[in-house]
Amino acid sequence: MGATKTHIFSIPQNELAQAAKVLAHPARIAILDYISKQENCICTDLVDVIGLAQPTISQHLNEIKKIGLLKGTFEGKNLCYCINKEKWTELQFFFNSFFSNINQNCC
Amino acid sequence: MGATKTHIFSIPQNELAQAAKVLAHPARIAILDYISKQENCICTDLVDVIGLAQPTISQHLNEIKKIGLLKGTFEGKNLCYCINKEKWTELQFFFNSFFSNINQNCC
DNA sequence: ATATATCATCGTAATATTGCAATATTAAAA
DNA sequence: TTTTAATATTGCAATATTACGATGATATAT
Repeated sequence: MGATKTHIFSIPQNELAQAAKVLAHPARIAILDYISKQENCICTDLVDVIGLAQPTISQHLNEIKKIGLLKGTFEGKNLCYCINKEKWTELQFFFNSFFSNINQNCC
Repeated sequence: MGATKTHIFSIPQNELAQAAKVLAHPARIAILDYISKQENCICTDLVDVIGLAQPTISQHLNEIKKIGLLKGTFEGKNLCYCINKEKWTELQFFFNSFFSNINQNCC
């Protein structure tokens, strides 16, 4: 008990839920908001911008990275990354498909 | 510690995160998938369709109701509800705006 | 009125998420 | 090589979520 019963749902359902989970925290929305509005790659200063402790930001960034929404170099002292536009567009498409799939006029 | 620091983020950021949270579980995606594909209102049988216990479905439905994604009659033996198309479209617009807001070519 | 069917609520166990202090790692600078 | 600056990892406490059995409420059917 307690854990999500992933296996009883379809792959697309799980994938969309997974993507939504990444967006399901205001810090991650704020991070994505900020990065996507930059002209160039992001190198540091997210901690100041967002206002959470460095380990917390690091964790949130990791969640975003895990689904492939960021690309760049993730090694060394100064990271340098930005939005992975391909994945970004893919997610946009997934969400839009989900919302477009409506077929009723009732109640 | 432990609780999301809602107050340090903007209203739109919190609202989008809140909406995403509702979509962040495959059961709720499955429920919305199912309801949105019906021709008419839904009256019962979600428990069989999804495959989770009745109280669990009830909880998930409640999460969906809380952000206004369902409308209909929620009293009596046989409920009768369907997607709230206005809210549905609004969310579609919110997500789409978020994803459209991208401004970079780098890395 | 009583039984039945259906959904909601309560209580609780299991698991996941959030947040941060402390510490480790890493690469460039001095 | 030793600092230094920046990010990652670890460990843990607080909180939230998920799931379901038991029970309660409600409306229809008998």
